[in-house]
Amino acid sequence: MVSDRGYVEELADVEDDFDRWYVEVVRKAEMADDSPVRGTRIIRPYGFALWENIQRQLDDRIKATGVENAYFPLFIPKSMLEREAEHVEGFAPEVAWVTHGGNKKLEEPWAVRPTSEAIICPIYSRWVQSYRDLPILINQWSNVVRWEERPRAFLRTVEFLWQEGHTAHSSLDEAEERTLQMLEVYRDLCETELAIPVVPGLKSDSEKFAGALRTYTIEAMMGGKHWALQSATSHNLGDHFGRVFDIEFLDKQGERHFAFNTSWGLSTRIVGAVIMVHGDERGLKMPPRVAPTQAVIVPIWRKDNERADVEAAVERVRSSLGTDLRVKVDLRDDKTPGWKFNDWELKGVPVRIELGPRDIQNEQVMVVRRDTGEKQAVPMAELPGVLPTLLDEIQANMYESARKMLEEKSERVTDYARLKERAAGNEGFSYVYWCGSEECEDKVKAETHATIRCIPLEQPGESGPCIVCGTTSDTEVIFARAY
RNA sequence: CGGGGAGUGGCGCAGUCCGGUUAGCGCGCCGCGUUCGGGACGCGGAGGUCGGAGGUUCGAAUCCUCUCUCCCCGACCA
Repeated sequence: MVSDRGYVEELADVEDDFDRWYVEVVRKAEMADDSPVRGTRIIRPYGFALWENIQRQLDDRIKATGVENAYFPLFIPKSMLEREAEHVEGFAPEVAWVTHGGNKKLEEPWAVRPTSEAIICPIYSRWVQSYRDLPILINQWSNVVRWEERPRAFLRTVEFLWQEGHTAHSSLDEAEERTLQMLEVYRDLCETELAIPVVPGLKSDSEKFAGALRTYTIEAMMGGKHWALQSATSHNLGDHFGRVFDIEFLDKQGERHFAFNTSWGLSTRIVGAVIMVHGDERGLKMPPRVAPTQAVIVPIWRKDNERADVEAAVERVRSSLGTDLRVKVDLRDDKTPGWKFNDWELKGVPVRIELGPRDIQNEQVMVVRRDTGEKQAVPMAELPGVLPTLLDEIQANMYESARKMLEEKSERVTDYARLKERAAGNEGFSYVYWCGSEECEDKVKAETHATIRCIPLEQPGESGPCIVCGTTSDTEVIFARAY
């Protein structure tokens, strides 16, 4: 029912109980549903439509850098997965195994891919003999399985969807360049399309990808508890995988070298980020550029004779908007307008267009923004011009709000007690100097549950005492709790 | 994997301690009518065997044993 607030009451309070709010909004907005299989979730059409829009934007950007799509198998023979020692060790606890085919026990078990380096690299080995065969630039859209405890829709599920790019290069410098290039692609995607500001940075050794030389990440700040979410990663694998999977080539001088690899991925987890960064007490708030529905038209009428006029006007308005915008008309006659308003707000549709008898009289529509709640009358004839601009404004405003949150909930901390206080109080990102030792990193983690999210690429260019041991360091890191 | 909580129509819950009529309630759903500018209302109706298995008993949602699942808090993670 509706309370004094004037909107859905059945949603947990976004400030008081953010985790519960998340679970509820995911379900009520029909983003995802529970599944009968432990740890997995069903992505419903509305949630999948968002993913598809993100996918399209990212796919275009990836291809624009010269990468092609391909597809490698879901299964990896045990011996292959085990070739790279650090890699296996890192993933061992979360690998699902196929031990039987039909009624027959397999001679060698197959791993269900937790990521595909171990199946892709051996193939690259076959394709590469000469420096002329490099670079190899391939991406695949796939599902992977990681046997996680504690599933949360989109954020952490046993099976999830993602893209994983895998490249091979003739030099470490070129691999590093590609690693950073893809990190930039992710940053641009998040900030431009999803209105999510991120902090690009390097992972500490303890947080990096199993088997990587270096892992870069973009970290975003979620709403509610201001925890961090690792939103995409890009790894420079050095020649570790080239060596163990024997990706060898002859250079111009006829000398033998191992190839240098990169891999980089962004998953359906990002959908969780969109939900948590932008959502509010009324529900979701979709960034216009990727919103499954950018505007919804709600007809309003009382009597049947009004209905015919209104629905005709609605159709005129809808067709005047063309096909470039994703516009939906809500013709349901078993729901009242008020019910629909709440429903579309819960689903986060950026713009609502109300059209009733009074509007027809005035040759106008009422236009309501989801981000600010602002309502204005717009002459019907002007709507096709106004709407795209309005969507751009909403996109910009949503980015700006998220940026403000990131700024306001980030603090440079020099006092260890303050760091603890901030972690305990869900106060966001703490920027601190760190000496680089794992002991100091672990101590903070053990005492505050905050981890090093990244070493931001943008450094202050000064030095200061390590937050734990006091050793002078010029490395600043972000400590925060993370999903 | 450790600690805590919970499984009862689609959803949210009551009933369980102290076994005993046809297992209730709100929302939702179906039909009809009145409604419709911020989650409308009336009347009529459908739908559960109480997570699962076993046991105790004349009788089990309720007691006992085993088991599965989900949620929250910790250890590990895109």
